[in-house]
Amino acid sequence: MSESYKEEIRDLTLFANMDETNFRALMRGAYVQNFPPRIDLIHENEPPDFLHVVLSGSVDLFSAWNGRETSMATVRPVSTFILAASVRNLPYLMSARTLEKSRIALIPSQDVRAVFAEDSVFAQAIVAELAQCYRAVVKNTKDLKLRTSLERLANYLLRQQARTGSLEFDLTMEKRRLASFLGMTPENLSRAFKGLEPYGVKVAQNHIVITDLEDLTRYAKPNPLIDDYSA
Amino acid sequence: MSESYKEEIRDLTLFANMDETNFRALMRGAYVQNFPPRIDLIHENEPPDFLHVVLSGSVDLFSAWNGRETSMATVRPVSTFILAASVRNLPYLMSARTLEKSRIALIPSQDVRAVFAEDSVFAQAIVAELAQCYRAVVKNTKDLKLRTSLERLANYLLRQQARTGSLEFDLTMEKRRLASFLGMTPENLSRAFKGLEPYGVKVAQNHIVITDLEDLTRYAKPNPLIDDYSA
DNA sequence: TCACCCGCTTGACATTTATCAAGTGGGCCT
DNA sequence: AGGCCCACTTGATAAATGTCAAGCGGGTGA
Repeated sequence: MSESYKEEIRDLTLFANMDETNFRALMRGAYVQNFPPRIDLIHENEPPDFLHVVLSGSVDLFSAWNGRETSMATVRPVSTFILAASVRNLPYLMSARTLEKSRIALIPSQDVRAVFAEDSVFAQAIVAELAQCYRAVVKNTKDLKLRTSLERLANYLLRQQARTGSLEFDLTMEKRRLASFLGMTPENLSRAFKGLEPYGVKVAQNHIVITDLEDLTRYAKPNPLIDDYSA
Repeated sequence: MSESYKEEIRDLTLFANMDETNFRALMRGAYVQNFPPRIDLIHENEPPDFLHVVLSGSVDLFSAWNGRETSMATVRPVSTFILAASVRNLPYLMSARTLEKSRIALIPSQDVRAVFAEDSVFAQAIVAELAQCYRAVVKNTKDLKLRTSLERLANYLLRQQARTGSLEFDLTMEKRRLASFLGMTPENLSRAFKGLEPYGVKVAQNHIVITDLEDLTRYAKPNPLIDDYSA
């Protein structure tokens, strides 16, 4: 693996403070691969052979049951996914596919577990990461159970607004996948966008303009215990 | 704290293998308290002062937003809750209240974080526990997004069937809270029970009898990646 | 024993969400 | 330029779920 990739990975909080020898041990068995769009990386129920790190592009985590499918999360650079399955050595609960052309680092799970048992700094970083992931999923569950689809969309738009720091932005994913992520059908998402017009949301293709942030906020009632993904 | 409580706590996988000195350090600041039913233990958004251990009774984890409330999970002896908030020192995402008369051990979060930084065996146990919690919430999200309320109830009953190992059992919580846990209204739960009659489910008060396990299973299509809470 | 409380059930109805089918329109290839 | 593909939109309709109000019935306490 090239040194520049190693540095990118090393900069992740998960790996930033661990012992250099151990980090090298992790990198020894790791390799980087380029994938075209819409390629399946892993499938739920498979054993967790590798911890994945998205270096560029983006990856959709999704899950299926009884012919239905739902998008669970999107992973963007630079971050890891399926850490929980890797450290517990339990089958993946979600499948993953590239959304666009993506560069992914693959670190053998066995090495992760071995180093994790040795390096207490790494173990602490894993604790921090897992706790973060856990809290993110809890927030997502609250979003799903406590809000209607219109409210979920409104708060999603407010989060994008906060993330970009701008009242205008482009959606970062296809609308059909946004619909799935928000737990609704594409048809419903279309209508939901219409339903937010009275609150100052203008939609043209993938471009969103929030013309009345106060009004939208009053409707959406965002709450850090649901919408602040950083805490 | 009495030695018998300490032993109960020590037997939890989270504490079972850690260094005895460190365990004693954790127990030094800890204390046990008895609570009557329906008492609020913690409230979401508060700082995580204590890691809680349910020694007897049961505790409901729930969350509220905009006047609505939903039950997120039930904690039964002997297990801990709000570990993620404790180790990250971030505000609780959920509130907790006793369901019945309960005995709870309270371990200062500060001590948990201090010992966790010292004791790598403890850190590893925390990783295992957090990964487990994370996977449980992911499964719950899949249940919510991929299934109808009738399917969720059917699979819930099958899980209870598997847990008790019997075709007859009593519901372990009030129906209204079961409804909230499953993401529906109490009225809807009533109708859902009726809706499962054709598949061999008989309900009298809190007592459930499954008269046709095959038929119910065929309808529910249980899946270990959603319904097996142990993996 | 009786009356009350409270959780549950039931029915009627409203709302939300999904489904199906038919457009619309932008992007892209030839 | 023409035509096709595909995501998205729109409308009509159905299904799922929630709301409101009334009634039932077991348990509790006077």
